[in-house]
Amino acid sequence: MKFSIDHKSPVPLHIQAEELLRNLIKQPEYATKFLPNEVDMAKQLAISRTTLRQALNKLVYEGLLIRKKGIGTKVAEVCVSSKASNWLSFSQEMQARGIPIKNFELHISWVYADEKLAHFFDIGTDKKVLKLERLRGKEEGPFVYFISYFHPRIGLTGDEDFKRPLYEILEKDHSIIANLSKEEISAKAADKFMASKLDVEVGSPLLFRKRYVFDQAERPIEYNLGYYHADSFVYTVESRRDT
Amino acid sequence: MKFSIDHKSPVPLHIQAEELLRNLIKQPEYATKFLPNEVDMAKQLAISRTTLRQALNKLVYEGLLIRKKGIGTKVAEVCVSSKASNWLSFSQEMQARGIPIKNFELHISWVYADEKLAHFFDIGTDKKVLKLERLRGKEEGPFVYFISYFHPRIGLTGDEDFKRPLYEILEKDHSIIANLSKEEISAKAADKFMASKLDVEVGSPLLFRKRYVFDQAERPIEYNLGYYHADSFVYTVESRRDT
DNA sequence: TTAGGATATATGTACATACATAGATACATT
DNA sequence: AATGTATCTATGTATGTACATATATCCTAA
Repeated sequence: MKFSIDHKSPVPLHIQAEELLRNLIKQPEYATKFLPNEVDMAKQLAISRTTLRQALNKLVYEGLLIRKKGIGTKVAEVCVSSKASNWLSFSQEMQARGIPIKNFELHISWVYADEKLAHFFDIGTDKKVLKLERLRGKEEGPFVYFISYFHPRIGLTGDEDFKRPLYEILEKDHSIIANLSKEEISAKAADKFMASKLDVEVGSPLLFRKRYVFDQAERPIEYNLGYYHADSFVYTVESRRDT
Repeated sequence: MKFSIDHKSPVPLHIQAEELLRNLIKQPEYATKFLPNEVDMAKQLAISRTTLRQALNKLVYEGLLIRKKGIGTKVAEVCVSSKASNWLSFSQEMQARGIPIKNFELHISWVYADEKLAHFFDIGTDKKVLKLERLRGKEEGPFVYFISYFHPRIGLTGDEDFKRPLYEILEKDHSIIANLSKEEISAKAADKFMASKLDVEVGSPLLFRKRYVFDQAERPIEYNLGYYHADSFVYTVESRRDT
């Protein structure tokens, strides 16, 4: 992995610095240690402190770094979180935090749309839709079970390589760009099925997220259910008053 | 509304500029027009362009502003919907749904700030803060247990009538306007205490919400923990991609 | 008429610099 | 031993400056 800055590159220095930092903080040693201080780091990369700070600020804003005056800058300790403002897929979220994702299970099937699904997709209950189930998590073990349903219009066959990021498959291969998502978050007790998948006791708390995804024309493209192991997922929301 | 910068204020200039911009872009004329250009605006506010850009950048990150090189800066259309739109207190939320609120329990106490709280409030652990605990819900029964801590700066005495909406007390009696809230939502199992309060089994799932509330100058004012009965509360989020 | 070039405009990138301030630590004073 | 004080370190705040570059407009020459 590259940890230097190319002053001759047409890519702006602060963008290069940002990329470099994103890679840097994935290094396991920075899970505990502080980053080098700004002045030294700027000197070492042969860029100005201002430029370096521009890059640092962005990661701080995204919640990846925490700075403390007089102390230093360190990687945020949060396990997983999702921010309402930026729009990231699961894989992207994980990658940004340097957490390698592991796919534990993957099931593909075609099922008839139930009433709720037929209504959301605006199709008949006689239509079949692609159902994708995935058990995913970190190296140590799975922490989320996803169930996704896709609108037939997209043209997924079920033969796609679902180990690739989902939104990449939709964008590159099917020119579908997810643009809007409506989510409902609540808590649920693990039933027998989920308990076995996520390796928890039956009845233990899960964070449950329903996600309705739309494309740029606000047409429905995906209905997604996510069952998260309670300790591994925090949903963060930032809201500001309107008045 | 104030559209000037106080160079003698202890509030950093870029924070003041940020607030000013947030107010400015609410003016209906900027729905169509471009903002004044950076150089002029900086001159007019008697701050440097760098400082002004620091403020502009933040709003750009948040998706409120769109800049185009050579063209100008304008207010983003709608974008990032739910962020700004639903900022409601619990009572307001319930009222909006036409649900009458019932207060089942109310405890007021003064406690020493623990480390986490002291850090958030930026005070010492030797200071006492007002702790407010409330069990609330619908006619049929309670479904949420709130624990709130308030910054001493506000000047709450503990003798307030906490049956009134909280944000009304803060605004009308203490001129504190809650402006920004950062929330973390996760799932938790009910412990013995919560189980008894919310009338559920020990270990059953609760939706757990931490809320950090700030005033207009982004000073911390409240730290709030909410334990929601799982079936009674759904958190909804709407997010749009900001290309 | 129109392709192409000059120019104006506003943001984008980058640097050097200076001083303020919070947290930690070590040392001196009482 | 407790309290204050100085100092060190790293981030926070703020300015002035210079040049680059994308977009729009106007002007000119084939």
